[in-house]
Amino acid sequence: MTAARPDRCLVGRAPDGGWALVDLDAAGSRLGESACTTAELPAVMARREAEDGPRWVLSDTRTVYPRLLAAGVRLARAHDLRLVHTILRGSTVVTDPAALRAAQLWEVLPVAIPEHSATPAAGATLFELEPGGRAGAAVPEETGEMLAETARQQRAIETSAEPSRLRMLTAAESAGALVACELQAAGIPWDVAEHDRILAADLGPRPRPGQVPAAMAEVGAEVRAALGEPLLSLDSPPRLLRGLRRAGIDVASTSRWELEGIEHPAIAPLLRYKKLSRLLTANGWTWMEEWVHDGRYRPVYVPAGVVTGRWASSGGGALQIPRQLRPALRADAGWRLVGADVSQLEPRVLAAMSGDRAMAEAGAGRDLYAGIVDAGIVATRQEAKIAVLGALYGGTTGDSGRLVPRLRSTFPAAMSLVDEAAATGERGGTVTTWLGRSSPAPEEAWRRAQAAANSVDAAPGEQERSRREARDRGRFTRNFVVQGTAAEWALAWIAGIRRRLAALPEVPAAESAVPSGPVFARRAHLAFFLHDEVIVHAPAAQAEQAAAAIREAAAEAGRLLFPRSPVDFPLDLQITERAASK
DNA sequence: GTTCCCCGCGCG
DNA sequence: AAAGCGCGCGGGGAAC
Repeated sequence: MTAARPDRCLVGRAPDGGWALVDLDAAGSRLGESACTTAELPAVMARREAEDGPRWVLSDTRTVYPRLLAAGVRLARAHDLRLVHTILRGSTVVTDPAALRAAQLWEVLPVAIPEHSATPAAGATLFELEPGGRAGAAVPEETGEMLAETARQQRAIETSAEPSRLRMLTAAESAGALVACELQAAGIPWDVAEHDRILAADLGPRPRPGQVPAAMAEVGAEVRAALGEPLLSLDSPPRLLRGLRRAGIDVASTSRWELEGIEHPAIAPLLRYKKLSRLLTANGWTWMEEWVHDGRYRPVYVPAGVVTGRWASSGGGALQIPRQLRPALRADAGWRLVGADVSQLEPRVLAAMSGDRAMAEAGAGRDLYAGIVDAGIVATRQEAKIAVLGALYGGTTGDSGRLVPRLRSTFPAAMSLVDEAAATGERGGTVTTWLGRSSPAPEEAWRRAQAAANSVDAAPGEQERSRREARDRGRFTRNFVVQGTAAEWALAWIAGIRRRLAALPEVPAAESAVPSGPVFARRAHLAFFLHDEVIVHAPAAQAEQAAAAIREAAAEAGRLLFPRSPVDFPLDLQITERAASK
């Protein structure tokens, strides 16, 4: 008699400290169970992955998967109980979230874990840590608890108002958790010599510790001379502000946008000084030594680190690598970078989710902003961009406030979707993305302040303040639905990319040691992901196939989220050896 | 001495 | 020319 093929396999801690693998069928019934030691786990999971490729149910992908990757084991599909719990417990399309919220052990916050690649030893010990022994939020790893949560989640999804959307969202979220671990394991190929050249070109040669780079010292002296303050500190905003005022420069802050319009000989060198200082402190030689090892920058990616579902990162500011430093991203010898970003992802997502035909038409097969100009709504591409961003973010002043109303008559469906989201937020309500991720409820203090300001004896100042807070929240919920749905599109995109790349054949191994690790050294793999942009590191012979995978996955993401929608998601894609600076 | 917040600026 | 959303990080300096 043959056992039914398992649909899912849950991996949890056994009472003896080893691991238990529990097979489940599609309905969630238990088919069987096996056990192994920690040392055996990678080989056991690799065999099961090859034999029947189950969806792996993990309490928290980041605690298990890095060690598997280090052992050369890649998983195709997962269900991350921690991430999915966070989505379902807050989702308005879940009919009864009470059971999930009552599961106290799973009420964890998606916080960044402090371990990162600057302390390589930390990653190697993750497996051995006891539940709760890790910094940050801990989730249950014991199979009984995991089985109970799996059943709660399955029930919440299947009884929800949108089971198919939630199935898609939870699968995409879990695929993202796998990608996040893989990105860290593979690392971003980083050319420290080029990085050093970029730094030296602007700052001058690397100074001795404690010394200021020559170029900064030079422009700093110009600023002090122009202000007549030979000892002024330029690194302290309060001191700098006082110095500027003593020189008759009347500004409220020392920020760049305020200084830029001012006619004074100190301003140009000061702006230059700020630029250089930023480069040095954020991504200078210290950063390079701390974060780049063996030709790889390995940040920690934090899926759903942002409430909208966007990723955050921890360590080295991976999502804020300045464009100026992009040329330091360089493929290994014989490899290529395949970089792609989606043109105007957020407005296209808005057009698709609102079903706005005119907006879809404006972007069909071309630059969306150019389409808005061609439609005669605004005069220039720049105005179109300001208008659209104002619509997404809730702009009310300046050019934004002037241009947004023009969109309202041309794109009524799109505009009423975001306007309605804003109105819901102002009332204290919750908004939900296309696939079912909901915004957090307002703080109790916010609610009380709104109620108090509406009472008859409220002070005028109090009313004004609460109105402003309501509008602030409205701008947040306005943007939440679009940013969050764009994040869902992007998750579907990278999940499709990783699936296609994993199907490519391996290339002959390079002779030299390969810093990407055993899973990624012989095949194209994702190396970078930033909201609407990916970089794939590919053997030269696979670069075209990787490009096709990226394009196909974008088309697939559009079909999956918005079947029958006319909205397209064009990519700007390039195959290079070195990333472009802009 | 350590912790926390603000400022300013990088990214989408 | 900035603005309206979401972030992370380094430095300064106040608070502890």
